[in-house]
Amino acid sequence: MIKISFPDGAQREYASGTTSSEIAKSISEGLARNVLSASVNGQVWDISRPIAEDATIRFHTWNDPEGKATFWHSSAHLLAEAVEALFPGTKFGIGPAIENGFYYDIDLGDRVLSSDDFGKIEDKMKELARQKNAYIRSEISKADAIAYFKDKDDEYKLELLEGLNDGEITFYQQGGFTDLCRGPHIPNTSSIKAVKVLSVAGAYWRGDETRKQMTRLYGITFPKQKELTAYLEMLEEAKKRDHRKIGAELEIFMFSEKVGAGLPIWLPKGTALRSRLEDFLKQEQIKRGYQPVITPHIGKKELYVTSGHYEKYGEDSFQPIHTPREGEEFLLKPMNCPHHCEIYGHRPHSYKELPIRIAEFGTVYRYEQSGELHGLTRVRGFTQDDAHIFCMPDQLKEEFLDVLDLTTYVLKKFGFEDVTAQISLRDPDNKEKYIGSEENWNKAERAIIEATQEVGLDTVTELGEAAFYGPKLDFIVRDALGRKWQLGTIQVDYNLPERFELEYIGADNQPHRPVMIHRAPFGSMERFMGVLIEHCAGKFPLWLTPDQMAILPISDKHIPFAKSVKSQLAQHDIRGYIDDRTESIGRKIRDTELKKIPFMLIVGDKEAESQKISIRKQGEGDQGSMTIVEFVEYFNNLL
RNA sequence: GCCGGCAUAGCUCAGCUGGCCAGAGCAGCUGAUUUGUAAUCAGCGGGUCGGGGGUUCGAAUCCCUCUGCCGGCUCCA
Repeated sequence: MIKISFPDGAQREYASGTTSSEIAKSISEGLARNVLSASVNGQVWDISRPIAEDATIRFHTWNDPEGKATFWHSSAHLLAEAVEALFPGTKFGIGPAIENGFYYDIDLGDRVLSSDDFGKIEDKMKELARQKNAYIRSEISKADAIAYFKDKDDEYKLELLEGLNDGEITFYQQGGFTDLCRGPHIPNTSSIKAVKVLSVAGAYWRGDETRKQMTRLYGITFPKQKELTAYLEMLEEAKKRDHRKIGAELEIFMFSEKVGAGLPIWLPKGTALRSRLEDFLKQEQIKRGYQPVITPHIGKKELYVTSGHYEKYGEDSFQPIHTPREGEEFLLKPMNCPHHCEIYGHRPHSYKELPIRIAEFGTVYRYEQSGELHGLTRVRGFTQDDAHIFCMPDQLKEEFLDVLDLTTYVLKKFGFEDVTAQISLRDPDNKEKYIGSEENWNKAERAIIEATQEVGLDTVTELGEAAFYGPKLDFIVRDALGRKWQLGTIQVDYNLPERFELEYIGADNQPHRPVMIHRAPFGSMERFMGVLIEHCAGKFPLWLTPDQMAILPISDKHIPFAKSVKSQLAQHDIRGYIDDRTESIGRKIRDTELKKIPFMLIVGDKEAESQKISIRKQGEGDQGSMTIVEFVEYFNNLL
């Protein structure tokens, strides 16, 4: 007999060799029907795999990430089976589950797949799924595995096999398709009811741009058709909210082929939005002791040689600008920190002055590969809500905690309630990529970990994601559609102060080296605006939106009353405009609705006579009439 | 940068396999209408079919190239 422990602490005894499926069944038929995989002693297993020893067990269904991953990974195999059936001779790379669905990298030889082929592949997948083929696990010797794929002439699988040890190789087979795979898989194909091939794109074999580009097919599957429909609706909604579309419609920003790719141009409405964003943060920062500065958009090459950025990014940057006579070399400012280090270093500092917090909405320019550019979220010129805090080592934690507090405060202000953070540390196997001493790195990494634990921030840790000069904490928000976006960042840096030989005079009258914190709660104004547009679908918070209301006169003769309403509201800091076109009221309402202006104030004979205004709320319709005083109060309560 | 796709009026799009002066709706302009909660009516103007080169008797349509955009990959101080 073996002893099985459950997550709730319960224990039960089963015969040795019992499977997770049988254990689930012993608990309830319903569970047995829904379980897709199970963690056995922390490893995700097929539920048909016999358990030979005492174990802890956790069942995975569609409702948890491991269950979905198992389902989608099995779907990737189904996709591969369909592709092999339709296009014999296809070679296969890897086919993992991803956050939403799965993909499979395939090599079709000279054949080019297009979206026209998706329907055919989907039909084949559904046909194969209905056959209720079991996913059969088998352990295989390395020699046999190699022989199998040599016979198939699949160099990709052979290369994968090179990295595996004899004795740990498993195959999975369903229907006519056999794959090298660690597993686990769902019991059989029949639970895959809804299938969609989403897109096709090129992807380098093993992510290496020097290697062959394969065809990557993305797909998603669900146990129920209804869930697929809902997912596709969500994708539609995301398309509607695309900040590139809304940004153009609401005249927030534009791009110009002549100005250049990746160089956003802020239009008046967008500038109004951005200025409010900046003012909000500026005020909050002044409360917290930040000192605003302004630095130039270019700097001498030596500045970036000193900072180490030139060595690290020089080749991959916009190349230096040369002065015509003197032959000096300037770089477009790719970050603000070297300038701020110079500000710190321009005169001696006493420990009594620290921390010194230097803030700047600094516009920076970075070369991004042309294929990387994407709306406002990936650009070549952008403005960071940057600041650098210079402090003593024993002030680091307190400063870090204040920045954490500021960042979460800022994100919440914009309705991002679901905030997590990623701690990016060094790659332990590749430490030569980074500059600075082991001791300083350890200190910096520890500071981040401790501070996030202290405030109870939900974090994930990624090795190898640190900046070259220090570890990072990146904030990740989930928007209204549940999509993740990386926004603000905090970085601890012992290295730049050293490179710029920054000092302060301590209580002991000796020079000491300050620690530096880089931080940007929004990240960049461009990216933040892009994410905010998608989050709120262009319906900005009332305090932020460029026009809070539009006054719609019923006819031209009501314009004088409209003007008086406008000026009265302006006295209460309610901003907007009068739609004085000679158009029907229906037309004015429609146009205002489409511009997503929060309030429409309709004024005609009735209103002029009673000195009231009729209120219509965007997306909600007529709200009845009220006096201006009543409206101001109502409005202010919504701010 | 790489793979694949796309580029026709300010916007959304039609124009099949090369062949009558390149079209529509919306927007714009002009005029009429003075309007009560999501489009008043009529008329008019507007495109070197992304740029350049080529094939052809003839190119928006085929080929090459550049630019930009889209989906990915790689990259992201």
